[in-house]
Amino acid sequence: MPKNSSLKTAELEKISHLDYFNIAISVDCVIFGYDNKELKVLLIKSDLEEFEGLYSLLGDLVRPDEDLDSASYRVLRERTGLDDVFLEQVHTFGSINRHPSGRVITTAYYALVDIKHHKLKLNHNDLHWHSVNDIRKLAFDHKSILETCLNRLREQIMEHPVVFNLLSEKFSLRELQELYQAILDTDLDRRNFRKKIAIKDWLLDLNEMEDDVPHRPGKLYKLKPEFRKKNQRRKAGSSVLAG
Amino acid sequence: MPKNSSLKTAELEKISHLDYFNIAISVDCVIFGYDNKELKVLLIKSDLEEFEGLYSLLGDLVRPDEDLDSASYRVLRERTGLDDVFLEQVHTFGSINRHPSGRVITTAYYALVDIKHHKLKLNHNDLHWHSVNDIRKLAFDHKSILETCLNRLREQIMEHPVVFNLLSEKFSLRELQELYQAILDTDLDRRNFRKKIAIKDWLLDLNEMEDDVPHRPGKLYKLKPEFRKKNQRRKAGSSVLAG
DNA sequence: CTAACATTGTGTCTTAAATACACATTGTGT
DNA sequence: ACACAATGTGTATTTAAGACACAATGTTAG
Repeated sequence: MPKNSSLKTAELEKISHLDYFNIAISVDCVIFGYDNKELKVLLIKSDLEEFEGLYSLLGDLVRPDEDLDSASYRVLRERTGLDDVFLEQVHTFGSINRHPSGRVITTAYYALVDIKHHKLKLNHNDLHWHSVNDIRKLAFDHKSILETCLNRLREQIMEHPVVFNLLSEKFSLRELQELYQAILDTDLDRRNFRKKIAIKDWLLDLNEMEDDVPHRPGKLYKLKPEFRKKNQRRKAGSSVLAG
Repeated sequence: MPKNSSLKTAELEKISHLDYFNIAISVDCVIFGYDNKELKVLLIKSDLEEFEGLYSLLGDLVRPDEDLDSASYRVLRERTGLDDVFLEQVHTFGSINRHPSGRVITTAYYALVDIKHHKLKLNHNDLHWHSVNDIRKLAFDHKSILETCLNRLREQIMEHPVVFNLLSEKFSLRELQELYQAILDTDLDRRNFRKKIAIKDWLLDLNEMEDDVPHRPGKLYKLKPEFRKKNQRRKAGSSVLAG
């Protein structure tokens, strides 16, 4: 089993000898986290010499006995130890030369994890969180995959209660706003933001206050339990254009 | 080369003997058309005995030397003779048992074609247009693929000028509204619909009138050339939540 | 203890978009 | 010339988006 998304050369040589139908299929996970008011993504040092010094997303080949969703879930579990995680398919990348050592088609997923709650013990083997904004170049076509997934995330956050997977259970409205700002890479007006969130009716007022801030503490909220769906699939776009 | 999306058994037997990485990958095209005020989809009789009498989408295995987009484009071209067609990737379906004779992962695309302009000469070999609303059961997981693609289409039509690929070049606002209604499966208010379309500023007034209707003719429009992009990719969701 | 600081919590006005809704006009067909 | 079927158009109401200011609360430093 390969150590990360890049196939070992030996494996690919084997692959490339096989006949017509032999195209390898992998999954790659864009694992987002949030820390220090920045959107992060979990990357690993590429072990391909072609990509010496570059980082890549976490991925692996899909096994013959697992479906795509399971494969991406497995990658996530193996890499982070996390089990109950938001994960959604985004796009499949199939350019002929996207992998230097052979034909590999990859299906990209994005995941949202609470970076603080699970200090991954896996900080050996060159696995690190990187600020999304600082990323310049990645191995393979992973920069483009990352951008595609980031766009998808941006599209979803106002329509669906997904970002809460990036926060700890209790949070203040300031923290939530800072998270939105980090994802969208813009500033938001505080009053308008609160109004908009209030309308969604996603939050439960815990009647508790922050106690760790050096200023007036804000109220704490949590996501209403009925919205706490990991692995959630988007609903059909129904009333796109109502009568 | 297989005649349609279902793999020939012989081919699959060969495949299943190959080792670890051997998963076949295919593309399936949901080819939408519009006729008689109904949204149609192009289907072919399944040639698998497991699916005796059922229809399936048009698909084929991806060749080692073509990327995914090219493969779906090729299927489209081979099946319809059409060349300049709107085509967009939607989702990849990878359940283990989705194909009865082996492991096949498929990437679904949806296409929009002008059903009238190109009377496909291919009406032999059980290739037919079916009303989307009448479809009950399809081979493989193709019903679910169809639904996913239909949902995607519904999501896109108000944001992006895509439906024009289903109409002939000149059309009246009534025709356009009927098309939207067919896709969304709802009735729309005529004045509000026209207002909404006017705001988009997608249309060019041709200063011509319908001449084939048994009532007062409407004005004819066409899509402004700058929006006539086939094979268009969705833009990034930018100002989801502006200051 | 109090003054400076940082952040919370809240509301109104303006503008834009969504929706509901009605009537005179134009061309066809009998 | 009349019935018919569809076109073309506008206003009033409600809802959402965006711009914007000030008093209240808790912390910290002097």
